[in-house]
Amino acid sequence: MPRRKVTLAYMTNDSERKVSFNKRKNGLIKKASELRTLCAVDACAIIYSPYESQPEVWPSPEETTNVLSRYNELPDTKKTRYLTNQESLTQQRLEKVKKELCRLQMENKRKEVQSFMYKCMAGIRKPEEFDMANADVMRSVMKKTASELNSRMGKLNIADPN
Amino acid sequence: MPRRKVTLAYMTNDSERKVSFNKRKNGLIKKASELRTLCAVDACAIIYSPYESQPEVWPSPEETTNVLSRYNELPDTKKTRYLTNQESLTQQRLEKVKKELCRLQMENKRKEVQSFMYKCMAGIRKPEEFDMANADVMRSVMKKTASELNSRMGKLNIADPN
DNA sequence: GATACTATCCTTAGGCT
DNA sequence: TAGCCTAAGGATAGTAT
Repeated sequence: MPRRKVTLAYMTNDSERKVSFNKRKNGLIKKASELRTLCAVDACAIIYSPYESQPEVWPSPEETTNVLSRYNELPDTKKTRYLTNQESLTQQRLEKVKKELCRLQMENKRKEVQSFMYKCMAGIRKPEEFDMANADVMRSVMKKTASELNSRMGKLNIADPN
Repeated sequence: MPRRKVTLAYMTNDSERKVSFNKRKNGLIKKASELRTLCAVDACAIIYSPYESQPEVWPSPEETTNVLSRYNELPDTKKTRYLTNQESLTQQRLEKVKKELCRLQMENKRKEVQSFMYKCMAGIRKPEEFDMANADVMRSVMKKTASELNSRMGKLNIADPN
């Protein structure tokens, strides 16, 4: 019997917590990504994972740093920045947003493909296999990837953003 | 009857977008909050709202600042911080840490390969090229990737961490 | 222990007030 | 415009592989 109602409390079972963490972390990032795309807003998230030495950062570390620096500058420029943004929010801004949207869709597209490729590679899991990572192994991955691309192309297509 | 299927694109209708933004912003913060509670992890989020002068910050601005400063310090203190956290643990635990490091190196290696593959794909940059992304285009990318893997294998190898 | 699956719960788009 | 409502769609806890 699947899922029971969520009890909002620390999950004491280690393995269950780990699985849940990864699921929810991915879900969170997806939601944040959707918010960005749907509403064209700036947002970033930092999640410290107990299972990695580095925190999970979204979107890219570079972009996160940008958002953070903006946040750090806030106390001084808060008001000014807002008014400026409001002014340009008219038609001029619309063009920018549209371009950004196009770019984001393109980016999402690439990430989807990248994600797929990564999953293909994930077949190589065990250290002993991966250590001997040689041209043959990698080529087989490429081959597998290429063969699967055909059946995936439909799903990978996105609508024309106009 | 409610329509539902989410089309992942900028919502051009202002009022709909505003409603959606607020709903989703709250949903995002709720999800983040759940992740914090369920898994006891540190996380923060910054969302720039087009409807407020200040960005939405979660959890509290103070706590966010703490998380951010940790993130900003990362490059210098990454290792130290990690070891400090393990201070109270016994020798037994140190073995675990070593294994974890080994796993992380392995993971980094995989990510390096992934990153390389991504770069290969980045050749497809222009929208008009990418929109027509079809099996032929993708296959050519695969081909290029495979051919370049040979010359990269040396760089991709890492030492056995033992 | 990681992944895949799926029944169930949760989120939220659209309708309505 | 802002809330409330409801059901479709999406996220995910538990289970199986």
